[in-house]
Amino acid sequence: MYRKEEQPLPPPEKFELPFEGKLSPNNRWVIMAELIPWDDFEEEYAKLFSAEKGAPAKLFRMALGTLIIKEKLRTSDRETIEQIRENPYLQYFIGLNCYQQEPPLESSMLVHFRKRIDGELINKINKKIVKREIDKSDKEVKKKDCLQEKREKIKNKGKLILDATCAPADIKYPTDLGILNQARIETERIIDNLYKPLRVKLRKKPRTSRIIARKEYLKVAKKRKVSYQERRKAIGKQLKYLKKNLGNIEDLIQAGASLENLSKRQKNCLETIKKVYEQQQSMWENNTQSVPQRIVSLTQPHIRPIVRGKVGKPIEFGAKLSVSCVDNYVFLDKISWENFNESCHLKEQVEKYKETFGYYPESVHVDKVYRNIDHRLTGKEEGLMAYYPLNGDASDSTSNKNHGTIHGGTWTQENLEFLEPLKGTEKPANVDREQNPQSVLNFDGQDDYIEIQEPFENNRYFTISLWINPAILNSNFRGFIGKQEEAYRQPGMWVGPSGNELHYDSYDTSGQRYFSILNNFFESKDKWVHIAWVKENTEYKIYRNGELFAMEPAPTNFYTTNTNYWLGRVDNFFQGKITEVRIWNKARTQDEITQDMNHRLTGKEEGLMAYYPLNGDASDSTSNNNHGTIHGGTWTQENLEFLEPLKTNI
DNA sequence: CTCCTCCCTTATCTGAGGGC
DNA sequence: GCCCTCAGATAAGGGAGGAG
Repeated sequence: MYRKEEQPLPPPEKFELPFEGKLSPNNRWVIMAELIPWDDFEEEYAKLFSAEKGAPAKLFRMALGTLIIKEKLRTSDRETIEQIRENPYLQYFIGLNCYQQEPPLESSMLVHFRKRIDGELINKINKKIVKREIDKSDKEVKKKDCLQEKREKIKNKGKLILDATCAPADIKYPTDLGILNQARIETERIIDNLYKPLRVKLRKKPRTSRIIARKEYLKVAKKRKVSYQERRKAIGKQLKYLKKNLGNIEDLIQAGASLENLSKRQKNCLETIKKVYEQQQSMWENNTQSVPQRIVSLTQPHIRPIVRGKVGKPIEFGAKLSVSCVDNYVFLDKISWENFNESCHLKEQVEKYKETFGYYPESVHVDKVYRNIDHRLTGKEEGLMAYYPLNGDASDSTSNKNHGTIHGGTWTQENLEFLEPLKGTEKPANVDREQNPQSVLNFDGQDDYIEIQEPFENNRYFTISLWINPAILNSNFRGFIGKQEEAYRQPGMWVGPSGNELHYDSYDTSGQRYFSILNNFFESKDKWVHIAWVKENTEYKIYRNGELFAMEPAPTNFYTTNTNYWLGRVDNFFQGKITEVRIWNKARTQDEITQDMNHRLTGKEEGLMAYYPLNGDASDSTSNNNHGTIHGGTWTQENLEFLEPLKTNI
């Protein structure tokens, strides 16, 4: 139950103190209490509680106030309560109307407050506070001169600073070997617990070899310098013990052991350990260092390694957050345990700025990463990276001078439309996409296709990527790349017959089939989507618009012939548009894919075996000259928003 | 039946001690 | 001098049970 205070809170001067005296209205807590819109969010908070039953909940002002005090004083939960007990100003801040000796709440309540008042609500409150202050200052301006008139003139105002950082979690630096060892120890404890009630029935306890396993772990963990092979061997051994233990746990459950004998923590831990085993096993088998959603802490499995370009500390563990700063007000835009790509948020943040303030910022200040395509190619500048005057007037050099002197670094001026394809420090070629449509080939779904020579260089690795725009979904399988004529299919992809699916298929050299149907891959018909299919050892990765969509098992060697290969057709025909078909002889990383998906290539990139821009013809732009033969199909002129035209000066 | 308080458990860090 | 283990300290979370 949530019971609202009947009486409105008296002003600070009326706060009852044990001795003579008043609270000062100039005290920082009194001032801060005035800034916070307590009442505006009380209703939202009250909704969390049942209407009638139960003891009345602590008031919203007390909950939020206590959390603010804790963060402001940087104290522990318990110390915060002590502080509140001793300080009448703090008691006023959390909404009491007279001083009391007893603590008004118990420290473990902060645990509940944190759950009730989440980041989203804090963000809302923050925005409200800023809006209030801005409205206040706007009113003052209005008194001086007519604001209405001024507002209309203002198109760009203020400075928007965007950056991302990491809030490190309190965990010890994780190593693969350490995690596996910890997981092994935990499984041993679980086995002990599960075995206990079955002692009479089973007689024999499953063997865990824990002493030997520990010795083997210590042998490597204690060493100062460990060679790659040694570590790999040690990890392999721990994996074996862990596998055995997990098997034993399954057997115990089969024999009648109940998971009820485990604590909630242990149950969760067991699930985590199973995942850890899978991840580590696949990394060990494939000799790779990375795996999606990699677990680095058994007790806090949501923590991910956050890779940041910091010297000396390239990887941090904790939540990643992106922050924007406007006129000294700071907003938390996104916080996530997963490693997101902040560069995607630039345009979004600029639009949000306009929503909040009614105009675009005069300047946007961001890191190098936000220029998500070409920073690798130039990368000469240090410090501040980009300047976008968003009024479309790129030739205005006065503001350039102003800001340039303040911040140093190199300023470039860009049009908002070119946020993505920004080119180093040089001015972007003045290309207006509206006026420069590009040719795109349309396939009719009946008999149109392109034939090329089989493009794979080896039968172990590939990256196939292309942009497609299906004209029809959920009717039949419609293959758009691949080949089916010999004994088995060569690697191929289809639009599926239902559920907006993407279907891929491949075989290994002995005829074992490796395929999958990925549901809800396509958002809708007539919409461009970028697909990248990567084969890395025994793993397929499918990326949609640069984001990892699925990981599936792949054959060691895939079946391919030395004959030919098709675009727009497999065993049936594709209806829609295709452009930018690329086939590489290696497994490209996600970074490489996202960096190159939005612009044309030169054809000289390393590992590029065949490249069909399909911009007017089916020629192969690589030196392999594997030119395609077009069977049917019509060319249309399109404004491809996702694809920056090739610039001749590169 | 719900919410709070009290007490306990769990997770992590720190520094002493000691082996290599 | 490095890096382990161990014990102790600190902090937050969990859960039983009582109050409303």
